[in-house]
Amino acid sequence: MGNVSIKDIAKLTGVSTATVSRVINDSGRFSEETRQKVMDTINKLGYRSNVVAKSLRTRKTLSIGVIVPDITNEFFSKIVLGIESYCFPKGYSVYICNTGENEEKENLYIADLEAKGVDGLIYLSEVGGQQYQISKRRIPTVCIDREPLKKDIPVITSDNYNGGFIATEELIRCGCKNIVLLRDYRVLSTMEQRTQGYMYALSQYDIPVDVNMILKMPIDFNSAKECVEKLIASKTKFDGIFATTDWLAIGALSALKKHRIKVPQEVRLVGFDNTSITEFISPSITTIDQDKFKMGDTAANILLDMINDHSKKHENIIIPVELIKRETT
Amino acid sequence: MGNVSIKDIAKLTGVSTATVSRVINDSGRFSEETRQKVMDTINKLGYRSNVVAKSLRTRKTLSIGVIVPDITNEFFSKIVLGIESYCFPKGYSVYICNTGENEEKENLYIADLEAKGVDGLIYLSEVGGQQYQISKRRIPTVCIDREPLKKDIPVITSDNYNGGFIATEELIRCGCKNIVLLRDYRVLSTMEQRTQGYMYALSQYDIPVDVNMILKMPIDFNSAKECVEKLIASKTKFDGIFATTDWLAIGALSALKKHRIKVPQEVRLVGFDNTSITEFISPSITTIDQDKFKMGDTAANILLDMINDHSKKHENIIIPVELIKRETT
DNA sequence: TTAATTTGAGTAATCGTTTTACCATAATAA
DNA sequence: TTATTATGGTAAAACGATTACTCAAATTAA
Repeated sequence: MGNVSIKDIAKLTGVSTATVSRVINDSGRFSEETRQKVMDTINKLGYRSNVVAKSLRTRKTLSIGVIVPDITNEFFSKIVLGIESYCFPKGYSVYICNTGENEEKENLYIADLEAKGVDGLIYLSEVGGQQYQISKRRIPTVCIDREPLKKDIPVITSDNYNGGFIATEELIRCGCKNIVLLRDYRVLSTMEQRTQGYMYALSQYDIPVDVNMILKMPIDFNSAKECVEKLIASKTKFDGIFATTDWLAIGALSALKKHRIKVPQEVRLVGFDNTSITEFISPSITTIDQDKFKMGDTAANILLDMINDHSKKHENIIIPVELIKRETT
Repeated sequence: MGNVSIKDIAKLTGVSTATVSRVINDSGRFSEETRQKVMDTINKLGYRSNVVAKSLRTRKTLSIGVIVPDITNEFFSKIVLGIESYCFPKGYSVYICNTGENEEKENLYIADLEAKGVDGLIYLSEVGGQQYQISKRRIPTVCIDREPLKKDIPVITSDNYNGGFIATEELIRCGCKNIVLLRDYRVLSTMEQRTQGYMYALSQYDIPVDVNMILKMPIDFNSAKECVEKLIASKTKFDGIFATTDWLAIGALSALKKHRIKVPQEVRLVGFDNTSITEFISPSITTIDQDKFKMGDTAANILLDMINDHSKKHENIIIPVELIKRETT
């Protein structure tokens, strides 16, 4: 039976519930003597605080919600692990919500989490609904990796700009002169920044930017493969590929292999994310590592700060990236 | 302001809170007329039920906890996705807890979840602590993929036995006569069953079981690689490998490649799990697909059943597996 | 010694629901 | 007509904590 309440403790100890509560929370005043007595009965009865009742009174649930497109995606799951690892020791539990990029579902999730009284929210999704929902009740919120429309929400991102730069620079240093950029066709802040970094690197090394070398596509294996095959078929000259996502890189690699183009001898390749598969595929792929765990960890850190001090203003944070050199360069 | 309560609705409508509650929950008696009036004010005031208060009264939180070793592992994340997808439409939210296989941490999680009043628990972990903790308060519990000591807890597993069988059979059909088994050195029910399936297949095709062909090791890439390299060095004759885990298969493949042993011409290889990497690695790996999503989905289904009818007894469930034929056979 | 302050603890309201017990009134049955 | 039974609704007691007020006793200050 887990049904012993503060009342039972009070009665058995011979004090009021108020006193028991004070002892438990170490707030207010009580003597060391009563403290002992109360603690004794608590242990004797195996009392455990009822968090639900406490939440009702204090309006804090010690839980947060994480809105994520798909936990199955390694990038997201690592971020979630970072979040969860930070929250647990502080007593916060995390609800996981997979939206599948579905805006309607996302709104339902938000409503649900609000009703359940979460103390905070972390978004790993760009889906539009958030703006409306966020503003409804002012639950502390942090975004990861994506630009929210509401500018007063802190955002944690990787240093995508620098990532784009060092990826491109790596190719240039390996001697590449004609570098193709593979990117998402959509206008996403992360993509834009990686692209900007690419262009800046080219300019730094006096390589002219050729817009025909910037290939936009849906962000999956097959699209990348097809695009690169078309590129090969078109006889366009290129000796380097910067894929703004590892999956684009893997698709590209597949196309190159199929056409017996040697990597890295004829064409060099750099990806982005350091997805674990890039290490085991052959040839292993040079890529830009994003510190996903730290992104989650940092977001959680900031969120809990906001929860415990609503007035606090937080700035956006940019997490450094790192080049992981492997066989494709 | 999200602070409009049932009382406000009652006052404005000119009825009692009891009536409002009945209308909301569609329980007890009330006239269609009052129903309308109540609903109108609910909409007007944008009332949203306070789940915490409700939970306090009803002793149901509409949330469950999932204890998982590491959400970063694709196998687990897919199961979790299955669980979550099933729960959400039914109004249940899921807490995610990464134990990192740490028993102490696991116990802390359980205590935390109990205190927060979760209605149910799903275990994807075999760590020992669970037995003690589970028995403390009788929270409905389901295990996935692992054998709990308490026999009254329903377990969802893949058909590991059959998986081991068809994997081995595939190798035999491809002409293999000397089939190595790579497995975890620990005694885990899943491993045992896959091994049993392997042995049964051999016996069915009149191939003697050679215990020297059963290699036990820690279950990671490098261990597998080393073991297979040793095997090669020992000049042992073998023409097939059944790796009871995809990561073991990938490690084995790496060793084979290193020693320029042609796959599948000289040695054929089958893995287990259908981890996504097996599809993109070269040569792509034949493997046994476990329907992870369904495992999670099924577990959640059973758990919610148990929650809504504590008396209900549930049997263990075995999810079918499937051979995914690829380039290594 | 007396006044002021500190200390320890109790009382009771409150958080937002659900639910039980009860009470009118209206409809039906006898 | 009177007794019985539905019907629609109310009031109040939970659920298990927290906390603003009290207040007496003990301590300290004057």
